[in-house]
Amino acid sequence: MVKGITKRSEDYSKWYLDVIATAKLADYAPVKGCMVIRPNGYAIWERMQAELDRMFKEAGHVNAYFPLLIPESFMRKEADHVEGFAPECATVTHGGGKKLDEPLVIRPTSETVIWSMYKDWIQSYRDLPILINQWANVVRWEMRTRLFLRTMEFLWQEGHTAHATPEEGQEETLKILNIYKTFAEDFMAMPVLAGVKTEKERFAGAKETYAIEAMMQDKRALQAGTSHNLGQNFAKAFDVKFQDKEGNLKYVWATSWGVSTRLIGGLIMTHSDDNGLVIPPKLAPLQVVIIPIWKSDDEKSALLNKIDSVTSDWKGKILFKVDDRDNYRPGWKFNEWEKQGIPIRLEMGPRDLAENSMMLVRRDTGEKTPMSCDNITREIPALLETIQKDMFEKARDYRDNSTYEVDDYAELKERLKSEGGFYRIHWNGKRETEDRLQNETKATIRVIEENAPKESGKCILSGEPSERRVVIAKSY
RNA sequence: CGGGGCGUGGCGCAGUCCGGUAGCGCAUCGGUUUUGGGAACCGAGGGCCGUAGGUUCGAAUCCUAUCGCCCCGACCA
Repeated sequence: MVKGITKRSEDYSKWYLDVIATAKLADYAPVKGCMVIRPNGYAIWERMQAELDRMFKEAGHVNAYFPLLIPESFMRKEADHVEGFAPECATVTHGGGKKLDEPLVIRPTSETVIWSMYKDWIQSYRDLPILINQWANVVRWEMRTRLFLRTMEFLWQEGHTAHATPEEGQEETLKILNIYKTFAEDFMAMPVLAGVKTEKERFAGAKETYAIEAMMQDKRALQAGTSHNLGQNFAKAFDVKFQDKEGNLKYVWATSWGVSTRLIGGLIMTHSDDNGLVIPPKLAPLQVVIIPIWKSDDEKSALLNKIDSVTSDWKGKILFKVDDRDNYRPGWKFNEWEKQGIPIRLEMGPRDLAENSMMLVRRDTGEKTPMSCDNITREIPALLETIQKDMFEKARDYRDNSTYEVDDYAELKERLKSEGGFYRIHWNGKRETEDRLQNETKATIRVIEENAPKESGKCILSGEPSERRVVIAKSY
């Protein structure tokens, strides 16, 4: 029925790209690894930004903007940071036709510029905490790219906070992790596992990295957001000290955290189907599309009049659009909006008009039900809630049904290969074991869940004792 | 960086083996009839065949070089 979209079962990767193309979310740019975010894709990002920005502000954060170009020497100030990012930095060596005295790095992340400024802004405990977020683009010279999931340039938000105590830093790190989890689950309808990363997976320069991990429909994991407790690493690298109440000079405690346009990739791979994009109502740039179906001009004006009166008080409550274009036929329009993932479609033709009803079609289930025009204004908001909830539950059930506990290494290897999914296993906590796991299975430790119950067991590789299970999976 | 594939109207492709001056589908433009799941018919516009050399009377096609892109792996949000 749907032309131009490869089935998920045939080629998942192709399907993903087809969904993006048919929904007009993004296009390849002239430069390899870069993408153009088209209006349909950007509209989703704007919805995400709006909600996240609100949540950050409610938690006391403010927005600022720091520059794109960073002196190369700044990147070298924190040892782990430079080691982690140097290989993927793009560097500006010339300006105005002249070679620069010092090359400028195009930010891959902004810790270093921001901390160079925090040094000037922080003197006293009274200056703390600093809770700043910025919406920005960053560039990382990736070897291999995929639309939304990994592009050379991407859009994100990066929060950078400074605190007087390690406790406050830790509290902030977890507060943000929780905001990310709430956003992913309540708005994206994308269930996530939240917890701490292993040392191997930790952000370059962080003391501890926390993350949310989601399962895509091919049962691979997607790291959807990270929140880092930076300890005093950056404060020491940039010499940022403050005087406490007792007059002692101390280094400040820091966090940084971010989510990116990768979330759009996660949204697509969590909910979309073989007919194209499916967007959860809370992030849909358009929640309801109304398609009048007419033959004569008289019918058209009668329908539009009725639709006007039905939707008269929708503005500000429901994001809707009446598709009354006369150069496209109804069937074409149905298909067009379906591919774009609009949650609800209302069809109204002369027959419906005579019965004072509309045909309502859910994008997520494809279910069609006639609905009286008298009830529709009341029913739609409730239905949008229902769709949002159903989408989350469907995704959660899918993940839970593909999450297993395994204690036998041979079985684990076999199942990772044949069926994929998330596996909760015992691990001895050692880096070398983790490396071996990755080499032999291609899977990585995604997260050590904060609320994982204590359970004594044996490491699945080494047989050494373990106190709790960790989640492993193949990832994007 | 390894493996695979591909560069031909806006998009998707055929033509390449076996050289003879470019074609199909979709899209676009005009017209008529249509309109409850991607409309039909008639007509029209649009391409130095990725680039640069070479062979030849003649190259999309053969040879050489080169550039680029996509997909799969290793690294990463």
